[in-house]
Parts: sequence; C-alpha cells; structure tokens
Amino acid sequence: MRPGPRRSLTHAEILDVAFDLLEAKGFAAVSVRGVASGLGLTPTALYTYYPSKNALLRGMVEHLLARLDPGETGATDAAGEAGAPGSAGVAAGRTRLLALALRLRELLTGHAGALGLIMSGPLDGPNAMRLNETLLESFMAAGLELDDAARAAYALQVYVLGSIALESAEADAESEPADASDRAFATEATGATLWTDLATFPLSERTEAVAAQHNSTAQFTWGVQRLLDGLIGVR
Amino acid sequence: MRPGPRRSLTHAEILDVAFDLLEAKGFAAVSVRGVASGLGLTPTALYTYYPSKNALLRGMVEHLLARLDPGETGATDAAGEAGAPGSAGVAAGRTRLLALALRLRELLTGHAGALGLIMSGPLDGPNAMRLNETLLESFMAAGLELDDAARAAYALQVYVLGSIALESAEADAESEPADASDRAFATEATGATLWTDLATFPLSERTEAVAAQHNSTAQFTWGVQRLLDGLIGVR
DNA sequence: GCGTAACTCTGCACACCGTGCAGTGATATA
DNA sequence: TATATCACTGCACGGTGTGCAGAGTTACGC
Repeated sequence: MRPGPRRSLTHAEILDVAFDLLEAKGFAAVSVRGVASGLGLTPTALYTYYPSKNALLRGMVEHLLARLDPGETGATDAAGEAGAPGSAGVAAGRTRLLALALRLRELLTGHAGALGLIMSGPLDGPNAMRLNETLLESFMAAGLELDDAARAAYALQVYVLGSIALESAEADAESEPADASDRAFATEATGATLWTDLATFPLSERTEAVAAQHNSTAQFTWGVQRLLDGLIGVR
Repeated sequence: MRPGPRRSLTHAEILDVAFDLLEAKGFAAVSVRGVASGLGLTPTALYTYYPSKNALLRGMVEHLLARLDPGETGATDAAGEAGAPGSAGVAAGRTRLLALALRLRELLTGHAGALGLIMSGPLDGPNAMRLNETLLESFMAAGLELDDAARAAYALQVYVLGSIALESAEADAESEPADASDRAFATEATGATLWTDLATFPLSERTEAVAAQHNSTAQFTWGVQRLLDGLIGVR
C-alpha cells in the first residue's frame, strides 16, 4: 500500500458532481473550480484525481458510456458462424444497431452540451471500445464482412455525433435572446451578401415545416434507417 | 450618412485575422483579445463590430461557407421539371452531392477546430441557406420528393459535421503527449473496469488497420456514398 | 520505534478570458 | 456653430486552468 493519507473522494463521486453541474448549468459551468467547490475542496486538489480538466471530461465520457449497456453480445449468430447469415440475423442485427443509436443519442442529449465532452478527446476508453465491439458484432450479424463492418461502425458513430452537434448548436441559440442583431452582424461580416429573406430560397421555404422537426427523435430515426439502408444494403 | 468617425476596419479584415489565428494556434487562440491585438486595437473596440464573441464566430462560419461555391444551380433538371427524373439526372445530382460533401469537409478540416465555430450557433446565415438550397435541389434532381429531400439534406450535413467532430477530437489528442497517464486516470474514474487491453475486444483488434484510416478522405467518401445509397436508393 | 519517503490537500499566484462602463475625440447633420 | 452620434480607449470585475511551495498524514525499511 502506498504511503500518504487516504483519498477522501472516489472518482465516481467527482463525476457525479460534474454531471450535476452539467445538467443544472450547462457545459460552461463544468469548471475545475465549480466541481471542486461542489465537492468541498480546493480546485488544485482535483488535480490529484485528474491531471487536467481534459482528463476530467474524458472521465465523464467514459462514465456516460458505461451506462450504454449494449445488451447481450451477438450470441444469436454465434451458432451460424461463417455460414451465410440468415435474414433473421440481419433483422436482429439491424434492430440492435438502431436501438444502440437511439440509446446513444438519448444519453448524449440527456445532458446539455455533452458534445463538448466528446470533443475533449478520441473515443478510446474501455466503454467506448465496448461500444465499438458491439457495433462490429451487430454489423457482422447483419451480413457485413469485417472491414466493411469497421467502416460502418464508424459511420454510425459519425452520424449520431453529428446529430448531437447540430442539435446542441441550435439549442444554444434558443437560450440567447439576441437573435436578430447577432445575425445581422454576422451576415454583414461576409461583405457581399446582405441578410437575405427566406423567400430567396424557395425550396428551403417550402420545407420549413420539415426543417423545424429536424431534431426530433422521429427524424433522427429516419436518418439512421437511411444510413443503415446504405450500410447493410444489397450493394 | 451617420455622424461619428469612420470605421478603421472592415469585417473582412477582422475575419481574416481571426482565421489566421485559428490556423496558427487553434480554436482556443481565437479570443477577443487575440483578434483585437492582431488588428492593433483594444478588445472592447471589437464590440463595435460584433456584439459578442459568439457573433464573431458566427461571422467566421459564414465567411467559410461563402467559399463553398455550390456550382451551377440544378439547371439540368429544370428542363424536365415535374417529369420523372432520368437516370442521368439522378447521377448528376448524386455527383454534385458528393462533391459538395467533400468540399464542405475540405473547408472545415482546413482550419483546425472549425467545429467549435459551428457549435457557436445554428447554421442559419445566408451562405448556410444557400448550401441548404443547393442540397435540396440536388436531392430533388436525384429523384427525391420535397420532404424527403429536406430530411436528406439535413442527414448529409449531420454526417459531414459528425465526421469533422470525430476527426478534430482525435487531432486534439495527438497534440497532447500525455496519453497514457490521462487515459489511466479517465478509465480508473469509471470505477469497475480497469484499463482493458485491446485483445479483450477481438473484432476491434482485427479492424485496427481499418480504424487507423477512419479519418482519411477515402473512408469519408465511402461513408458518404453509403449514406447516399440509403438516401436516394430504391426504397 | 523512528526516520523517511510518498501522498493528499491548501494557499497563493499567474496569465488569460469575455465584457460592462465611463470617458474622449472625431464627425455629419440641424 | 451647436449637438447628437459614433469609434475607440482605459479601467475594472469576476471568471478560467493550472503551476508551485508548503503543511499534514500515512505506510514502509531500518
């Protein structure tokens, strides 16, 4: 056993406080000082547990992914091994993939600004690897060969994270009341084009109703389904 | 004409300095103070041009998107209008979509940490709208009906941005030399699982070579192609 | 049993951040 | 020419991540 006094906190306690802060006050409120004071100790004491704020954020990502629970591993196709995957295996794999995508989105949108966490580093923790492994299994159960499964697994993660990115970008803007003036400044900045009316873009105007629903679960599901169509489709 | 002294700077000059900073020192270096000093004036003077740092960032997004140049509008299918789109129109639409996706990615990856820009607010500037309109046109040229085109356009943007997100997350980590210790802390944080060897995930291990190429243009193109398969496919 | 090394945690400090506010000087209009 | 309006400066405030020195606690080798 190592010398020195015992630690007064567990990493789990720290992460819980961090997530409380994230949910209550948003991503910007997750500061070293904020978390530390929430735990009743000095900011620098936190550096005993995590070598940097970034490491803290990465720990949060893992903590989140630990709650993913990818379900049973692809035992269904373990029987059929190298044989041609039956259509039942394909359907099961696809169902599991959609469920994973939805669950992942749910986890990430549940905490405002979770995207900032993911951008704190690559997804290479054990739980992230577990997710990747499950995705690979599912895609192979759906009939893909190994290398394509790897690409497909990455593509699916890309889609989910991109979805979160655009969603949170829009969510941020809603909290800001100064829409018009901000936009005016921003567009004036480009020089040439003044602020253009929506009517200038006829197609965009006619799809306004659809665009308003872009962040809904239904349209997220639609997008994932189309992506899966392309990924595990005939070609 | 309004009273008061003339402005000494144009918005374009400000944005140029901001982009220089972005490319040279990364997203974190794009600070109000940094940009201001690069222009030879006081931080608060910048607030004459932009009401907030966020407005500056949004201006940068528009500046970037202005260089997108979506090419000629879908004049090819304007002739055939409501008639069934010929397979030539489909191919042309698809080609244009892929080109747009690649160009967008190129623009965003060209500047390190451009994702932070996009997350500064929704993509609702005139140039973003122009992009959206072009995407809608192309998807309709490829045979989609209006509402599906809207969903597809959003899905494609989601994919491109997600791709950038994961890419920049990995790029950030490469600049950090303290890999092992950071990771150790992060994974210890989850409590249960210690740092697990790659061998624990057999499929991930076998796809390591493929995963190493995830951020390449080739695999980005592969993903977009699969997405387009699903979006404009037979179903 | 005791020194010693290792460890946690505090206090202070630094450089930086976004931005509000008051003041100064230039400028076009009445 | 007086005045309102603008660009811009200087100062200040409260916040950020984190490096460094020291104080106190603990387990191990002698």
